[in-house]
Amino acid sequence: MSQELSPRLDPRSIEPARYRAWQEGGHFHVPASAVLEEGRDPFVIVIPPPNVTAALHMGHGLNNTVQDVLIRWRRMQGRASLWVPGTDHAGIATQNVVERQLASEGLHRHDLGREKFVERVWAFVEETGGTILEQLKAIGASCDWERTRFTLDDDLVRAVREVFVSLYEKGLIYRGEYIINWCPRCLTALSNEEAEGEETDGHLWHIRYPIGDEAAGAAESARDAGAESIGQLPDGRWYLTVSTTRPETMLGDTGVAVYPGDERYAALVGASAELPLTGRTIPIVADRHVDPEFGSGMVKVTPAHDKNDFEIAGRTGLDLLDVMTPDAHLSDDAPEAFRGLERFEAREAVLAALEAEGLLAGRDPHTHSVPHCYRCGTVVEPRLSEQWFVSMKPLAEPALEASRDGSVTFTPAHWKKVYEHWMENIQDWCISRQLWWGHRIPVWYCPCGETIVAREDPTACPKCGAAELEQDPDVLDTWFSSQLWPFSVFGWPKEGDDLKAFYPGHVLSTAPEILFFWVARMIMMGYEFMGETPFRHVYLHATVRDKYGRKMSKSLGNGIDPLEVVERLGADAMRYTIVSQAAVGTDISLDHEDVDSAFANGRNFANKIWNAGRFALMSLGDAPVRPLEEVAGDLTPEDRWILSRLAGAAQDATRNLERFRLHEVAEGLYHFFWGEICDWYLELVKSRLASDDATIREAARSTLVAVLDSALRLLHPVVPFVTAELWGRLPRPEGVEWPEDLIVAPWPEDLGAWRDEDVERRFDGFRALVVEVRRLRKEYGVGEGQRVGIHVTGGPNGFAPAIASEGLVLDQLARVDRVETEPGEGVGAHAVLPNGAELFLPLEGVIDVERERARMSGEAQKLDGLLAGARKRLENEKFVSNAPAEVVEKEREKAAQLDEQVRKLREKLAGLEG
RNA sequence: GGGCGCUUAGCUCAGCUUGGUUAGAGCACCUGCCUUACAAGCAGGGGGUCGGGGGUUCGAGUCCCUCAGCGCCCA
Repeated sequence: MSQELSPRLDPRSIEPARYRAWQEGGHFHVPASAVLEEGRDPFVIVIPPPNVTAALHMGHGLNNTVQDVLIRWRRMQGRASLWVPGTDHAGIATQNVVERQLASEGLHRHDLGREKFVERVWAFVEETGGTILEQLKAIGASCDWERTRFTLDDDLVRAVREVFVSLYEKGLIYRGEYIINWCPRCLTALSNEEAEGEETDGHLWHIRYPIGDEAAGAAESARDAGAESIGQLPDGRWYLTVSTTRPETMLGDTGVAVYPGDERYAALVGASAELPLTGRTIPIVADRHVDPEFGSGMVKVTPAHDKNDFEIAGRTGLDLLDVMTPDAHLSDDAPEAFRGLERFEAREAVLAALEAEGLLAGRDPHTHSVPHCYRCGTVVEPRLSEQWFVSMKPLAEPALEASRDGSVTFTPAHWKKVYEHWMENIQDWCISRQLWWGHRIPVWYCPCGETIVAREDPTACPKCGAAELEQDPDVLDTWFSSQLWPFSVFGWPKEGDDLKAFYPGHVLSTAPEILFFWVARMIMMGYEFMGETPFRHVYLHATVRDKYGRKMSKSLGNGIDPLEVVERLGADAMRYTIVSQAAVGTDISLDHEDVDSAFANGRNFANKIWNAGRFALMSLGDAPVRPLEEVAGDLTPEDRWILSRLAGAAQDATRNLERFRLHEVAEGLYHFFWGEICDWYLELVKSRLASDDATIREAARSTLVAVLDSALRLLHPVVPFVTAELWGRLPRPEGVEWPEDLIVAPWPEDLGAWRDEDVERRFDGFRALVVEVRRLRKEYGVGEGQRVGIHVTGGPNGFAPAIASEGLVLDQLARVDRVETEPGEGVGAHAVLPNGAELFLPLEGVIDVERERARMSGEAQKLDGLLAGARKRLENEKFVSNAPAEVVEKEREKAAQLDEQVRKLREKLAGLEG
């Protein structure tokens, strides 16, 4: 029990061993029987599966700490608290990593072929895939490691197939040719969410298209009617002007469109324009999509290279002409002069050619959002292509309703609006990817033309019997499998015990960036396949930034490696620091250039806990400790005070955990532990712990053990290691049931009986007195080696005698060796406490009367100001009649108290004058 | 273009949901202490017209409007 503890916490010497002990003790594992047979209330979190290739970064550190805090807290509450870990195969991201490896060997995936390439990715994943999960252990994550899942596990493959086929059968998955977002580097389609807009300074070019001679009259009258975008070229031909940010796409134009009600151009509809550089003639059509207010009110239409234009073509019958290759070069369908050019080279070439022909009307600077591939950053090219899609509208309905009716709630609350807005405007989801790494689309094509969509690989065509079926070459969007995670991890579609016990889950904690990618889709799938929401509450955590406010990122090199923090300062230090900063709805800033100081707060706190525990263990010794109940009659005011404060701290912590206000949990406990237990209670109890009087000593020992026991429990979810280490060494009161490890010790509830406002108020008076004495000593330079006597008079009934009886303690706290309850005589320092008690500190020969007068006068002035404010309020008839009675009453008490304080202070001041 | 958020101490931020305490914390700063749990500590202190303006109210950091600056999301 009393083995020597180091005066400085060394996290490395306790954390890894402690974690191992928890794991070996089976504390992380929750079998279905805990719920189904023992009837325990489940609490379930499924981890946002990190990419299998990922290394832990601070965002993971934060998110997984948040989840672990919740999981540990609920576990202590007795819930069957299950946290399911796992990783995501991360289609594009992983494929890219392996492709880069190949590139360094001078190879391309096509050199290996599909099968070999996929084998190579598997080998890579098997070799490195567990890394991030191992790293999670270092930060203390109490996941059920027996349930680790990977989105390409056999079970999960079955789930994906089931969902695909089922949605197909319901008519919610379809294949079609549409404009999709295409990454010309990854050579795959992307969903709208995967094409990330980035504000870019570019240009809006204005190009002139000659109008067909047959419409010269219409053009002239349009110009005369004020249409500035219509004009005449030097050779006499009329032209119209269109604008574009991507001039190279004009080679694929198949029309020009105007707004149907736009009178300026009505006469031109049905006429034709000559498409420069191509020798083609294109029609002028009317379509409601055109905004007559924007630019010239005429737009070029490039149906194969722009989503809106594609829709215009659908309504107006314009042709589709694809002039680009998959890797964004101009194709053979482009005019010969441009073939083979890369798209941005083509842009320059087109502009030069237009300029040469006198058809470039000019350009304006233009800032607009340019979509980039979320994996490789390449500018996304809208491309006409045949892909698989999910119809989202029907799926979105129940998921939208779930938010509206509160079945799913969000923290911070404003995300509810964001979520609903997206859901209300949801668009179909392109789910096919032209990749090799992922869930292969379960669709086969027969030479006879039959399409087979099946849960099991078919061996023959059900229509013609042919055996040479060809599977769709594409794989599914990674998020297609991630969206099933809340139930696929429990074995769905098999209806086993796990699914019964643990679905639906409770909390989903993740980064706001993937609200649409992942969270929204999980909710939709939950309703579609399980008939209910996958979790009740969505917690969207902060963004971790560096000290300049920039998001931490690999490319900026401003990240902090959580493992480095753990190594140097400990997991507790990291956890406390980030949780205490994780105020709802705000970001976290950490100095990546000085990790020690960034996490100093957490490190210092962990060390403080350690030392408080060390002191307690040394002082308590090995003798048996009696249960608190047995010494209840012997408790002193400070015992009752700290127990009352403990009850308050426990209540606050629980309430704040329930509301996901983790930073308030952390800070509240910090102040309770450091500011109240350490700064006051431990100081007060020191002498009693060494007392020869058994009654005094045992009351102190029992209280100290009880307070530390509960305080360590309360702190455990946030700083699990140091708390568990100390708790395991605390002497256990006889006859009280203590679990083997803090990780499963019951959460302190029902401490309300210890609440005692009167005790707290009286203690506050004592505390104020001590602080005042220290202040006066300091003010007059009375060194700590010098003891003083004080006079205390007035104040609440019994205050002065109570202070006098605390002689020993006052000596320790403020070097006071005499307390008189009679007014003092002579020269000294005066003060009036907020509770009205008067304090006199005789300082003959030390004090400067002038200075004391100035000090007291300043004090009185400050209080006067406050008193005036209170009086003004009370004299205000409207305040007295309108404000709630208790507010008025409080104000009266405040005024009376201030009045007394000021009055006494002025009396003293008058005494000094004499 | 549409939507959302932020602006409080030198710095980083709480507090605003539900209006009422002398507006808090950490860091930084100043002063004194190596007091046998902790110098990663202890004690004391200075520092804020709560972005500007207007409104509602007996009462506004908190609610409403508006302006300015900053940021994010969607198109």
